[in-house]
Amino acid sequence: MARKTGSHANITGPLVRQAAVRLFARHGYAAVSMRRIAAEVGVQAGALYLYTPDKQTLLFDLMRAHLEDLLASWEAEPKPAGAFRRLETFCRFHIRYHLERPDHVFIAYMELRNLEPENFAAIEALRRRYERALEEILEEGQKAGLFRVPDLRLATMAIIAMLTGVNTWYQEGGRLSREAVTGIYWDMVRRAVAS
Amino acid sequence: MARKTGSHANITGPLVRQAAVRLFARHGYAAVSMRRIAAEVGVQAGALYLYTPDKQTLLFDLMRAHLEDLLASWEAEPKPAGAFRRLETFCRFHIRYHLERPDHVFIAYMELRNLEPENFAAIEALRRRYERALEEILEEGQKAGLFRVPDLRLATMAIIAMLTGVNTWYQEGGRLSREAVTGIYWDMVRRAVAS
DNA sequence: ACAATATATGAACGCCCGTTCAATTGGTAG
DNA sequence: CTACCAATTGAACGGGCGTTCATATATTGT
Repeated sequence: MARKTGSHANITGPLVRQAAVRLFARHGYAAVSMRRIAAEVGVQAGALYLYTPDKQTLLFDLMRAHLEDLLASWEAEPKPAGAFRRLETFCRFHIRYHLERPDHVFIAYMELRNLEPENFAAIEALRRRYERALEEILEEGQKAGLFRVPDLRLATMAIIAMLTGVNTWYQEGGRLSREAVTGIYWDMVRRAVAS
Repeated sequence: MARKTGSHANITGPLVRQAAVRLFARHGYAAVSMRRIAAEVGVQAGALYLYTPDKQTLLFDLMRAHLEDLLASWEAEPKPAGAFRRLETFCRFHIRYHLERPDHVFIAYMELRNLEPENFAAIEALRRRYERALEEILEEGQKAGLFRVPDLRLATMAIIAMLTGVNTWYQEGGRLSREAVTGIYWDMVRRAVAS
């Protein structure tokens, strides 16, 4: 059969991306075959090439879409005045956004080494833009005398690593709610940078 | 030829592990073939099976050896009195130890999903023992009234994620020396937990 | 010198890989 | 009703995979 539904819109493309995200996150890019992605979607392997030119581009497009969505979501976030409130907004946004997309986050961090050089460079550029957003908040707080940060770049990397780390252990229905975890992490970040 | 040197000791085993560590870290377990490891060592693929029963066990043994060495090294570290000095010792040890073995660290974090369930459980148990070492320091400082940590487990995970994060960006000969980086990170950790 | 043993080869096994493409299917437009 | 076109199949391509094993060679112990 050429179509799975009688409806007008073809939905195979999105299904392919969904399946690829789930499988890449679970087993790794190199360990997942095009045939397995196709099986998950319910088509033959050849059909995937209607939606991506090759496997590498499929991975790259997933990572780029994730990071572009991350940047757009951050830019859409309301920005309160004052470095403390801005930093709090960033911390809460970062944890919330990342906990909502654990598979995408996992791929974006783990599959960098499977990107061809030019794709890698493009992804790294997007990541740097996001890091820069945090760095600017720290810089603002530093200049206002609210923060005492010995090195802007290091503090940026330290905070992002700490916040992203939640993804490695957080489990839905665990001891603490997302809200509780977020509050505790924000408290640690605040004390680490406050002057 | 059956041996590469006329010497008494056979060194192929260690060479296999070295090559596997480098290649697994660079390209990922699933993307590296036994033939490629063998080529790196300078033998045929079949010879690898004199040193490991299979590829999965090779990965597991590398990860277990890394974590056992990490634990042994930490236990061998001199332990000063007082929670602050102990925490400082841990932070400095962690960054130093991890920066010295970037490939092993990378594998131990990235290849967990390629372990069979029982191997995964064994590695996780070792990692928990290491995390527990930090947690005990935080608990001691908490009880002594030196630290104010809202949640011991979260603070443990946050600090380890932050410290390990150095491995993702640190480059030898970069803007800051290891010593400078370590000092700055210790300062952030200290302020995050001090009461 | 010789047997025993450790080390390594190289071919072979069955299997899965990413990708291509002629042929087919089924919905849509005129 | 028919012509068209997007979507999909299924087979095929060359190649690499992990692992095994009979065979060969180099070193060791006597």
